[in-house]
Amino acid sequence: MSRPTRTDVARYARVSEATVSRALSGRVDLAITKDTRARVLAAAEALGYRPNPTAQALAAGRTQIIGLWMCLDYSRYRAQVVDRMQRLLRQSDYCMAITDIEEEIGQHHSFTRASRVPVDGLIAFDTPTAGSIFARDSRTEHPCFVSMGAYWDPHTHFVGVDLYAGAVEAVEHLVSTGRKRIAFLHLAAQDPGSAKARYDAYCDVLQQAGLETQFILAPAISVADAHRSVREYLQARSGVDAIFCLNDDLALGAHQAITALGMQVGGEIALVGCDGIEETELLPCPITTLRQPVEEMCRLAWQFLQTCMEDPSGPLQQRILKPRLILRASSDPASARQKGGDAS
Amino acid sequence: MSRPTRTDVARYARVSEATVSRALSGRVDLAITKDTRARVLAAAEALGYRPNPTAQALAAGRTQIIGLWMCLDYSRYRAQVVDRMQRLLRQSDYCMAITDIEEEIGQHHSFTRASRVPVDGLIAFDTPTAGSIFARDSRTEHPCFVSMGAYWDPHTHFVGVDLYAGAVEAVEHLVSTGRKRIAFLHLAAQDPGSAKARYDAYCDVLQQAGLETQFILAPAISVADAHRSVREYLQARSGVDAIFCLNDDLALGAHQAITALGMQVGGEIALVGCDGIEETELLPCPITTLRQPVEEMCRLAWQFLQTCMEDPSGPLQQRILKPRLILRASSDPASARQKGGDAS
DNA sequence: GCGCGTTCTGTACGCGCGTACAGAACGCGC
DNA sequence: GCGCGTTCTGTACGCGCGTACAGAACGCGC
Repeated sequence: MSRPTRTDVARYARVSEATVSRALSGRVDLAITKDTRARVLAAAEALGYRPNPTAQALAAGRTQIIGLWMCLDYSRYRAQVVDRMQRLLRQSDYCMAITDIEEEIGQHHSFTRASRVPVDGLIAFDTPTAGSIFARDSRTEHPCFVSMGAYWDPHTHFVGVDLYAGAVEAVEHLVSTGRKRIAFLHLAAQDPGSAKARYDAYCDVLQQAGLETQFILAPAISVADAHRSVREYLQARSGVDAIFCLNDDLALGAHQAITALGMQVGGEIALVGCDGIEETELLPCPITTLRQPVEEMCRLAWQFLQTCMEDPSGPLQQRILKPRLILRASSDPASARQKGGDAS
Repeated sequence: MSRPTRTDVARYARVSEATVSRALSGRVDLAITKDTRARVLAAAEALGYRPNPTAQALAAGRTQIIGLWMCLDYSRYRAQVVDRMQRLLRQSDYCMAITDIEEEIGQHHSFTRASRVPVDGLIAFDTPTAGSIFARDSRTEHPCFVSMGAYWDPHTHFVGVDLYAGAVEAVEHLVSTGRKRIAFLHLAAQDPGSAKARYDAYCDVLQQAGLETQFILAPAISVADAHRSVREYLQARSGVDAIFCLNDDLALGAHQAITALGMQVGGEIALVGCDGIEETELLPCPITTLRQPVEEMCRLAWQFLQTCMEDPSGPLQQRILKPRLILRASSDPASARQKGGDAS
């Protein structure tokens, strides 16, 4: 009454178990007569047989599963990465298992204990602690590991984005268009890792330009939180003529707040976001943003991981990509003059 | 140079392999002297040994992994479910592997082929096709399966939400507060499954009340899309005094559009969303919404799955929960009179 | 010291597969 | 019909673990 195994199929088809494996392997280089193969396939079909992936993995020494470790939260940017990564892996006949990992690592204080899913390799995306914990545990942790996104670690394979350079370009753009009182909209708590580079860039550029810094703090990453924080800030003091936002979700909230206060985005107040999610383009006044190189980041991470799986003792692979500043009407006078201007 | 196995630990600690397994099992009911256990633990530590989860799974006949199949998209509601489910599973010493599944099923036309991750059980959340495909393949598919969310199938264990009843209550609320020209904001394409119940409820209640239906179509689920669609719709025609939204993301966009047009949410135009995401509460004018019973849905789904794993031939378990209408200032005069009124 | 129950440890096997290797079957030319 | 190369199939084992069962070691009372 239990699930049929190779033994059952072999008996039913009157062949050996090895022949069953050969017939079902899908490999064309294995010699097998048409008739035998057909008999095995018919038997498997009749019995409802499916190979046991666990046994296959143990025998073959690999699972064809790649783990994707990330935080699953409310962000279109992350959804883009999941989708892109999944397509890449499928093309190579791998399957992807996502684990919402940060809290797990915190609970278990160890890398592989955080997830029992047997993987051939791991990609961690935007996880502050995974990289350093893997580096610490690497002697006893077997799977190949590539870190991707915002949190650089010197000891792991890594595909990152130069958030600092991107942010410098974005803030310099605001300065170059004549903005003098540029506020930085970021988070009251958490996420110091990815925020740090953008924070530093903001401070450095403003100091360079002889301008004063000012900060608007949102309690969490959400359109609504950003809306409220920006509205209250702008109501309390006047003179802000630009807002640089930690990410696009916050920028959307800022856009909403500015509009609600009867001001014009790109007019009284310029606005720049980060990450390049689609929504920034669809507003009546499209928002200038730093687009993340999602496509290339995923492609490189998978390439690094494949290289590592072929030769785990190979050299350290690291690559830093640059985000691309997409000028739009929310900050760029030239874009604003064109209808719905978008320089992408 | 390869990963150490139980054999290496046994040799190092000068005990048998069975003793190694016993010492590392963590089970207190197995007899083992303190000294032996300490020697094994020391050996494992020295060699950096970790049990191979694939081999453990094959020997024990279970993986302690539960698969969560869902669409990963831009929705706080889904993130809530992931988080809640993960906590529940961890409490029972299970590990969760998420697969972004819809497209996979479409590609492979079969249930287990869609994912190689060896699971003891599967929970599908808001996946239109997973349930019916599992029902079709159930003869040959072994893992226990529970479907959860919007897409009911008569043949699988299921925890659902009565979207129709909830939506009826929401629309009747609008009618009862005197709204006469109630529009339904939904999607131009896709997602007929979850939208259908709310669409039906809207039409039925309006017909019952002798009111005319009217529809605003957003191209996709996003705040920005909803903003644009609602703005254009309201600019083109006047007289709309309420909008019932397919979900809260669309409601946020509608809120934004109404405000941008200089009208007052809860005043000229009442607004009701669906799902109960946090953002709806944080706006200057909080939005009435149908809160999904996330907590109870996850708890029941896990309970059903555990029952099924204990006895796969047990009776069909199905349960329909009701969403809860949270009255707020966007539609409810009583809430509006209280400061930031929220009946939750 | 001996007997007996209890606690501990080792031997042996099974989980379901992939695959190396050996040998059987086949085809072909003479 | 025979020899030889090629194609096909079966035997046998290993992957790394959990655990049943047997037997060894131990402790205790007499």
